[in-house]
Amino acid sequence: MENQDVDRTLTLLWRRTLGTPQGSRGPKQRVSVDEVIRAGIEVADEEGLTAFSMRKVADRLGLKLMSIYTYVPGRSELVGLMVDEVAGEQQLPELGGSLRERITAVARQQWDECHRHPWLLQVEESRPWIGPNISDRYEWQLSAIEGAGFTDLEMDQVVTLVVGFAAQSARASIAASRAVESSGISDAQWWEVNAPVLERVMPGDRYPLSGRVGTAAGLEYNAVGDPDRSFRFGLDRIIDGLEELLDR
Amino acid sequence: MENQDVDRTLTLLWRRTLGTPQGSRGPKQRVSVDEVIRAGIEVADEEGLTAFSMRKVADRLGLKLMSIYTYVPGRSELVGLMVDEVAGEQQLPELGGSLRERITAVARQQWDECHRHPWLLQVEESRPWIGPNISDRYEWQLSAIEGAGFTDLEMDQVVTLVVGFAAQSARASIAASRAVESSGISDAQWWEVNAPVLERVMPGDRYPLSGRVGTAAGLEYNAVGDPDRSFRFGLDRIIDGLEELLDR
DNA sequence: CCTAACTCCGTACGCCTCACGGAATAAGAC
DNA sequence: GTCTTATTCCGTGAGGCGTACGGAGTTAGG
Repeated sequence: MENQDVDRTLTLLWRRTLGTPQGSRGPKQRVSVDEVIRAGIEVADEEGLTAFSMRKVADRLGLKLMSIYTYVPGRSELVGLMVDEVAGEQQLPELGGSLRERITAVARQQWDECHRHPWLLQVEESRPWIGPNISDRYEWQLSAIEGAGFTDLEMDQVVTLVVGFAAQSARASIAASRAVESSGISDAQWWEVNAPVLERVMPGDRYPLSGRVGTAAGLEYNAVGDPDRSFRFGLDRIIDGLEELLDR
Repeated sequence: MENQDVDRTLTLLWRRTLGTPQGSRGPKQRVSVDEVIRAGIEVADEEGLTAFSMRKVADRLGLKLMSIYTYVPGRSELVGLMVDEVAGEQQLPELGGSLRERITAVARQQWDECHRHPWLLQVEESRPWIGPNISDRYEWQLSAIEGAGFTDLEMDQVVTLVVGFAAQSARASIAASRAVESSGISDAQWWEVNAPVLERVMPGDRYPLSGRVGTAAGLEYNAVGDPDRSFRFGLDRIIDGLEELLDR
């Protein structure tokens, strides 16, 4: 039962190399798997993964709900296909220059992709689907640090570290923009609502460091934080740390 | 309307210092806000945040669904209260020793909390609720690096970096354990299903680095990865990088 | 030409949040 | 002591969701 779905999804993921095995008997399909995946990506781009639904995908394609299930086994499998699809939509940059530049390129690629499709960060699958574009990208990520002097084991850990950091930073960045644009409340307005209660409730001497650091951050950039700057700061520290590991 | 909910939730968050302002007129409440929050945490601990529902919280308390809404404004506000509650359930460790040890303590605290309540990583609020326990912890996190030589601006960035990294690592760790225990499929079984398709589809020479690194990892720990080890590896690199920043 | 496979889809079940309004309850007002 | 009014608890229903099941129409192979 479930095993069958796994096989089916894998052959869908690798449909470019395997070919599309459509039974020739009945009526022709009105759309294609690619169109279903594309429509899914559009819905998710516009409304996020929680508002993403099979019904909306069907509507966008001019089909009725249950027809979608003749293309993909179910919702979570469709999301898996969407993830691999967007991993392949931008060509992987040429890698060159110093180790620092190459690692930065890997992190930046992940950061950009998350910003292009914020719903990627909402996907939680216990086990990732291994598709062609994901595989290509992992190979590319490894090639960025190949020959730098890491052991094979370290290479995987380095990629995990860099890519995970980029994703985490993107998460903060996206949350920050969504806070402003989706709720329609600016940082200033938000503080106006919270401040009265918080001032009454936080004793003046209980949070000295938070107060000091908070006002410093507030002065520098008129917001609670600057995600892009935090990203560059953290990435530079991580690369410094990696270079030191190689020096030993 | 919405502004009212914000005020109400803030007074609920700070109920220990503000007191519980319960109108004295009608019938007494059968349970308390604390019990509602506790019940919510239990449900989320057992089933995760996607399966978490107001109905289950009500059932657990012997109330009917709609009664919960007399205690908290809605689902997302209840989750906000739960987040602050679990942030306060373990005492913050004393900070001492070297900078490395203090930063490690901060990261480890976050890592532990995420493992105790994996649903924390599923919470996505554009704007965080500022409750007492969250505030205390931020102050504690800052105190771990106070006096080390960072600027005020850097202090916030360092905490963001370390805490974010711990959360990201915990995410990987939890996903790994959930992969095994929830689906009931071991890593080996999973490969048995995937391998036949993947071998047929991945040309032998296309993924040389992935193959080399993958088998190295597979030999070292009989799994696709070792989250705890990746956590320690990454944290050490980050701290190395931070120390180098201070040396300059 | 018949049959078997295939696509599309209507219906239904069991979930979910939350708005609304009604009944029961208990404290304050008089 | 009675009345009013705030408050709690809850039933109902609207509007979402994923997907199991089965039926109708369509097409190619035998």
